[in-house]
Amino acid sequence: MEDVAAAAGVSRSSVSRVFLGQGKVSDATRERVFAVAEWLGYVPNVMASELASRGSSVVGLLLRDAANPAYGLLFTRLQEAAHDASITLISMTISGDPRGSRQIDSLRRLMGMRVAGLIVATGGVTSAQLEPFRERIPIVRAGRPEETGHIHAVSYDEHASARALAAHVADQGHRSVALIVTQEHASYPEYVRATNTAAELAARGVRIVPLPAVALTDGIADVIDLVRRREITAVMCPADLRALNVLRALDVAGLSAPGDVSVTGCDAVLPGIDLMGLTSYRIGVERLAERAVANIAALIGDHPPSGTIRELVPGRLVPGRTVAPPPTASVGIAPAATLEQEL
Amino acid sequence: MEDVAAAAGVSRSSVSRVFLGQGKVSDATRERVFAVAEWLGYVPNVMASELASRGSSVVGLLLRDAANPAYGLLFTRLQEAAHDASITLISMTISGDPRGSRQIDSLRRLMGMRVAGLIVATGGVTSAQLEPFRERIPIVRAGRPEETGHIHAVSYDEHASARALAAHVADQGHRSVALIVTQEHASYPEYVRATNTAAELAARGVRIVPLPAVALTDGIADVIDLVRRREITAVMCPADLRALNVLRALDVAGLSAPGDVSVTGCDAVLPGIDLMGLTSYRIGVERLAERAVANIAALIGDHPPSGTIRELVPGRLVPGRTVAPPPTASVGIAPAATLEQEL
DNA sequence: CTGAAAGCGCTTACAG
DNA sequence: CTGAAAGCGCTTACAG
Repeated sequence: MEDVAAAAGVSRSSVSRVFLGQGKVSDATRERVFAVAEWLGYVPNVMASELASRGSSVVGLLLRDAANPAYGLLFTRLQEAAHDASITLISMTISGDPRGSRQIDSLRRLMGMRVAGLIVATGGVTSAQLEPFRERIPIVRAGRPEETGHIHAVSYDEHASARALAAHVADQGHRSVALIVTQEHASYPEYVRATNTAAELAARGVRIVPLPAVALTDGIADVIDLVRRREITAVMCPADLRALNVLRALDVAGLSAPGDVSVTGCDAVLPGIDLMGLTSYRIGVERLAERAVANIAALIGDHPPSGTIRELVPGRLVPGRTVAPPPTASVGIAPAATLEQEL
Repeated sequence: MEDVAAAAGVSRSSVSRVFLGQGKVSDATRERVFAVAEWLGYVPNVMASELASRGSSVVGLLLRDAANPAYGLLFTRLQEAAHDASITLISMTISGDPRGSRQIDSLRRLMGMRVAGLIVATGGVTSAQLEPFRERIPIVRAGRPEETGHIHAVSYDEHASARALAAHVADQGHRSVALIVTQEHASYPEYVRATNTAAELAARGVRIVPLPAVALTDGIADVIDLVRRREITAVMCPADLRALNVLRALDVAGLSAPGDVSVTGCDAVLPGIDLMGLTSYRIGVERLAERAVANIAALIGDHPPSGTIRELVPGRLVPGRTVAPPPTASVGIAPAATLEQEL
């Protein structure tokens, strides 16, 4: 900066003003400074700038495993929205250790970088863990449904998705349904989805066989058993990746969807999911990203909104080819139209 | 920091030393400082620290659209490797505008943050564009095959993948193959893959029908035509997402793989790709991430290696159910075994 | 519109 | 082992 000032024949103050885009500079000065800076390849040091101005336009992002397509897409959209809002996002991904040390570790590093705000897009951190940081900087959760507490949150409308899928399945005439229930500690959003689905099914008089799950393959063997014993005619999963594993297992077992059993997933974010014809519910990733950024922008802005933000973003049912009326007794276990033949 | 020093009854210098883990402090002081810091919730300001020490342990990452599963996975693995190496990654994603302003824009912002090094995981930036930055900080490209120039690069072994897939197809007896050729400016890695595949096929005496493509659906209509006219018995795509679109189109057209035409993709990163049975080649994402981080760590370290780094990471063929010998004339266009029935 | 000076929160020789 | 002091690259009142 010193060099630029010297070469342009002005003071460092002026160079600073030029780069900050503050009005108080003559056009002549501005042009000269820009020209010289360009020539010298000068790029202002953001760190020093923020240190001096006690301001920061960078927002920290805590993300859950971007390898999961739903989070990968969310990440991309968040970046785009942030870019449009002139906010720089610094992100840290959590994988492996789903909770505990690494989450808090990352949180501390982000705090050390003196980010202006935080977007937390991982269910692994509880709101209680976030509390101590909330006093220092604004935090917006993205994707984890929060019903209570004071942490701002924008999340998918898990009630709507549960209702749509449950209604779809019930309307087809299913009366006994297996439900993969992801355990709360494994994935909170999935847990909420499953719970809501159970409630919606129950409200429609459908019998439920809950299958607790942590790993992606948990409960699958039970599904196969239940289908063979004709105890269920449908299985609902709180995530597409789980539904895919069900389809895989059915295939191996010589069974098919929806011939032998109807199958639903949730999120519909995976590219090619349509090829597989999985009946699912497309969550509103794009809108979630947009709202998360808009809210954090407002919170770190000059006139932060008061009160706790709590927004729900809608999605839409994606009817596929894996849900159909239950097989009739006369048709038996191997009906004419199977998923494979329809493909 | 001032507060911590006061509360601990020491100077700021000592507090600094404690947090830097420098040996020159008594155990008593160290413990006292840590205790007080914990109590006051003090987290050192990374910006100020780096400014004062003229050092930085943060590495910039330029990523291409994490919504693409291959990049999403790469991103996650890079973060993990960086975490293990005590390096903080600041990432910026490029999507939409594949080249030009936004890429350079992001590059400048990263430079403004005075990152110690750069990992560039997008093909949209040419090495020539990177040159001016190379003088200032170490840069490692990840995933874009570089044959010349002075930019460090670790990339997928596109020769190996092309050879494996081409050999697989040729060995099955195919003698006329359509090849989706992504244009250089749309995706350089795909372009290289396609080109290499063409060479490998040619070397095996296979006739090639090249189909230039930019958008994900380009060339697909031609494939359908060629299949109907019996001019090809296989189609090879430089990316799984393209192959999925081919499968989709075949389905719509009432054709099937490998009954009517064999299909191959490349990358095999998509979850559920096995369910679709797509024959592909799994690229070594994990290893690439590991090497990229290891190299940047070495380059920003005390004893940077000399010479231009150029590493290739291997992958492996993933045989699926979409490649089989060409349909025989006697069986005609609708042979007995179709993908769907095998599923 | 412009410059001199103090200060942002740290680190690091330099003396003890 | 410890502290006083200068300095990292900027910004920002405060005077002109």
